[in-house]
Amino acid sequence: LGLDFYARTADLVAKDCLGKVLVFNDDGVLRKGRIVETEAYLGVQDLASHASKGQTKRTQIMFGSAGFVYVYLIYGIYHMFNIVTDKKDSAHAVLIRAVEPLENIVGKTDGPGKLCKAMNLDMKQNKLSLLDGPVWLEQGSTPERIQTSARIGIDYAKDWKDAPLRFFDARSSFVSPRR
DNA sequence: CGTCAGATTCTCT
DNA sequence: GAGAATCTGACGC
Repeated sequence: LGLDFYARTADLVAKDCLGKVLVFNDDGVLRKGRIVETEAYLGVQDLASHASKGQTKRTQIMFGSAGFVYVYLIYGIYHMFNIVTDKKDSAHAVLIRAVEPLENIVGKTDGPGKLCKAMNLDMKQNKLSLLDGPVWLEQGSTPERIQTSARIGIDYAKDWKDAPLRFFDARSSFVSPRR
């Protein structure tokens, strides 16, 4: 997909990511998964976003151009794969939370930490461009039924914790178990 | 340099 | 439903 797809606010991109195919050329091995669950993070105003604490070494990639990858490690164990969207400095991002395995997937993919492990995604992909790197999105199939909910695991986000910024295909059996 | 908490997951009970 | 695993960035001293 081209720059136009990513250069919009994260809520729009997150919704449109459903059904798209995430591809990772892992040293010659093409790993593919169809995206069935995402979350949008709306920049510095969004108390659930890392960007709300301002620009730091870790979050600086989010303040850059759309179409770049933001990966971070959480709890010392799990990697979270995000896509930077919207215009420069808006710090919008989309978290990929679950995919349906298509090719060369090892293990389960029904959670943000699990899908990174199954697709072998980690900090090496941080700050890469989806427009010319080894990771990109392809056109996929239309999601059957798009449903919205509050985001997972961000109870600390005060006024933002109930915002309906999680999107998933309600017909997919690969969405994360949490509701 | 020490502390602390985290956009999670697994393993029990 | 609770607790542990395990490490990095952010922040305070």
